[in-house]
Amino acid sequence: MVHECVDHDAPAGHADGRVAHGQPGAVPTRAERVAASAATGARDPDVAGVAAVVAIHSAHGFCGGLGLRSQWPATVHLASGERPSAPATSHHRTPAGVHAAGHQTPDPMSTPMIRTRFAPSPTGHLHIGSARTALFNWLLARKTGGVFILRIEDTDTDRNVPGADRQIIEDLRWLGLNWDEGIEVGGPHGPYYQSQRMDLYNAAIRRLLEAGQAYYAFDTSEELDAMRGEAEARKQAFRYPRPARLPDESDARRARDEGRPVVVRFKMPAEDITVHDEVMGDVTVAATELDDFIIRKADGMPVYHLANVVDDTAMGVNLVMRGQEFLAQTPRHIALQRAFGYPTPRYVHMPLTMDMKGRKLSKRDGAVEVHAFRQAGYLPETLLNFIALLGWSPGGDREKMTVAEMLELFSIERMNRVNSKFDRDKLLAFNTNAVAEASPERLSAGFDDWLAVNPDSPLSRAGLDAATRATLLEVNRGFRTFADIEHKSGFLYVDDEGISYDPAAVKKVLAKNDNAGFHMLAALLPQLEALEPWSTESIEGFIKGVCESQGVGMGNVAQPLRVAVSGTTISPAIYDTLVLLGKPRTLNRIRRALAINQ
RNA sequence: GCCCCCAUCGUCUAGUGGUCUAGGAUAUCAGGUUCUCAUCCUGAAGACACGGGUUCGAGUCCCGUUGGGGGUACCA
Repeated sequence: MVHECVDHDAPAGHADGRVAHGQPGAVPTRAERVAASAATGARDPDVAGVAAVVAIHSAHGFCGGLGLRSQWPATVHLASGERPSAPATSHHRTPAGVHAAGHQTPDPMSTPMIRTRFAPSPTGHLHIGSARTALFNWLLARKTGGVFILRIEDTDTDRNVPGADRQIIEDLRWLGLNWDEGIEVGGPHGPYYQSQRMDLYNAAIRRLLEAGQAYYAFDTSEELDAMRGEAEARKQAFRYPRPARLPDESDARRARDEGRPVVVRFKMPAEDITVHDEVMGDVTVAATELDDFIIRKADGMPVYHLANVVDDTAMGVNLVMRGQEFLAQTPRHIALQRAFGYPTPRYVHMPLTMDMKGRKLSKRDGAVEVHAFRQAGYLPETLLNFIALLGWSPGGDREKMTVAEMLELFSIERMNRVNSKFDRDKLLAFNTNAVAEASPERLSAGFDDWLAVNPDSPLSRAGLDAATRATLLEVNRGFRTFADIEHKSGFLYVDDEGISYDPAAVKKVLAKNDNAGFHMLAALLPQLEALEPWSTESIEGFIKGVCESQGVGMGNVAQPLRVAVSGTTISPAIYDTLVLLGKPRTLNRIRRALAINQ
């Protein structure tokens, strides 16, 4: 019985033909822990309730992320001969692949379709750590034929940033993550902004109040701070002192009249609570560690814990995968669920992503938003591949994966418990590699996108035609990010007068050895003026001829030209550079360079 | 302070008691290719935090220490 539940609940690790963790003798340590917790969790009498809720749902259209359909594992082959459910067409199909390990006939009611969600608060662009959370939830939903929901948790009116929801949508779409229910696409459990679901929270809070499981409180922040200070002075953990007589409605009215803040606190039951986490195992928090936390703020908004629990249940979310920062909060959620008579979802808390100093990934350390990586010229699929490896690994030497492969390989049991550090160097290497292997079409689309999100780049301002964009991609082969193209070729698209000469480059390439570089330029100028036609071949022939006749190396000719034309020692191959620049501008820039020696 | 979680090269990780004198990637270093930058190729160096157990045998299981992280909000 227990194994049965466990196996059905496991969303992954089957489709790829691996040994299921329910099998005696082959049960790995991690799986044992996971199995034990899942089994205990399944005892919840209300699990069937979730199934009932879920069963009502009908499929919803996909919102069509960036070319995602083409990324589906159409050719994925699995050891078991199973195919992963094709998410694009069969949301509510029973995830047959999940039962492939072949135990007893599963009870459909005990294996609800997985419903996951990503619930960011709208404070700006999508954070890279949030993107990983979204990715894992998405992967799990997609690979099991489940549903992925996008909900906005905007209950903190102070922190909400107008337009942030649009930015988050844009970032998720760019990554290629789509959602079945949620903001913009709608769904049966909307609205998907918490600020528009106040009735639900108020009703829930009222229920608790009426049942004597919550009560009003009127402390000011100053009073609370003072109490905490006292507790600290006594070296005790602060716990909110529950009054002997719980304030009622009339007390609340009076407090309001007196201008005191009125909040509602949850009456935390005096019992230890165990979270059955599928990554961390069982985590028990003692009753003495939990106090009566606020569920409704003085401004009338629900606090995260309340809204989150109410919505997850209302939306049929049965698997909560989120950062480990929430693990210690989960007992509060479970207590709330019990008070409401809600089922407890499966919990998966994943390790956090830190910066290279081991601190929380913050802006200080460089780009931390998905959008910033987009502007920096990274490929979304590479970013996805990279962040998937933070806290998860497919095993073995495997690192490079397409989205389709991630879908095939992803599983909760391969999730780590250690926080990881975000290594930008490695990301860069990943992108370099991906760029080198990408098709011209992929690079072309990626470059176009980069130009669109970098409107101030000289490359964008130049309004390049498709042929030139393709040429730029070609002559810059070996670039690591699209921004490299600007770095290396941007000078082609600024005015001749806009070229400033890097003193170090001038010194090293033009002035050194008694102005050898300048002399070379002076000698080259009339010959280039006479050169016809102005093509890669003719320029190559000309420069090679000069090298030969003067008995000098390529560098002696190419470098002075490069500095003259770009102001730096960085540019595409010299023939390509001069052709792209064109004859008049090349000559003009050489004259300008010569002029700085006067 | 208190509670919880975690621990393999600098970093991401493989590792499921013997096949581990610990594998891959990235970073680093040394060579090489190249008209610059970047790419690319070859090689080197680099880790089981420490101390106890259990076991014929421990990177792997247990306990402790140390270190790191998270929580302790009218943030999420």
